[in-house]
Amino acid sequence: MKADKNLLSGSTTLLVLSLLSTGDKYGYEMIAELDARSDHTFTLKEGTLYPILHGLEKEGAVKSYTKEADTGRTRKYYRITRKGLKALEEQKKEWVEFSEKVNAILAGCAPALA
Amino acid sequence: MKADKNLLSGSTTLLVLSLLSTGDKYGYEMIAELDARSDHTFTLKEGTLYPILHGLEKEGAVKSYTKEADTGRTRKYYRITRKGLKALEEQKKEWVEFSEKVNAILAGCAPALA
DNA sequence: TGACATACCTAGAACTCCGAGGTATATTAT
DNA sequence: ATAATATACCTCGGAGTTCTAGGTATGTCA
Repeated sequence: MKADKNLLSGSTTLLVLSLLSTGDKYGYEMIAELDARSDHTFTLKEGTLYPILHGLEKEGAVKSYTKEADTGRTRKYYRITRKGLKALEEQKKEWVEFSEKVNAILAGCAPALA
Repeated sequence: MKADKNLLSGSTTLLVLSLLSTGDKYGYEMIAELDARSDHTFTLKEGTLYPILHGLEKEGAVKSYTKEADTGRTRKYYRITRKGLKALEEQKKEWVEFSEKVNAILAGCAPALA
């Protein structure tokens, strides 16, 4: 029912790669950052993000390593690889094309109802 | 694997309602029109469109009627209802918000790889 | 010591889309 | 005439994504 949920579909990987392109991050951090930077529009659930990260690692788009935080807590960081950067560029291009075409269709539709 | 396929997800209803806001259309026609107006980016399959139309009719967003074409062939036309127009406006707003936020995230990511 | 936040994970349900099939009629080519 | 193609509708089952709802473990704070 939530349209946002459906719209989100397909762009999550793009968003995750985009986040990682600015520096290594761990899962929990990505969720918080996406939520904050999107004004609570993209609130990924853990059950969504972790499988995605595992998938990205399996295809070699990211690599993980564990690191101890100042707090003593162990975190699993992800770093984007060259392959991941290339995938990011491709998906970015696809997104731009896609959104422009949706906007073109919408532009041709009738104005708001009375 | 096709990213376009995933991106399409969630916006199909929006696109269909948008098409119908410019006039009554039948299924086959919508597929052709979407394909043409998007430069073959949105090539809806029949197995996708027909269930969507049936769903929209069940929620009262569209109404169908059959009409004989000049060719003698019977077609099933769909007309958008007031409820459908309202849904269109809402989904349009959601789409604009969503795409702006994706662009904002992308704008904050690293530039293209060397 | 108990509650909460952090931090990771998975299995199963729900939803969307497509592939692949089916039916039927009109047009076009042979 | 008849075979092939295009039009036009439909449905079922599989594949892919995301969420729900759980689980585990540790650090912090009251």
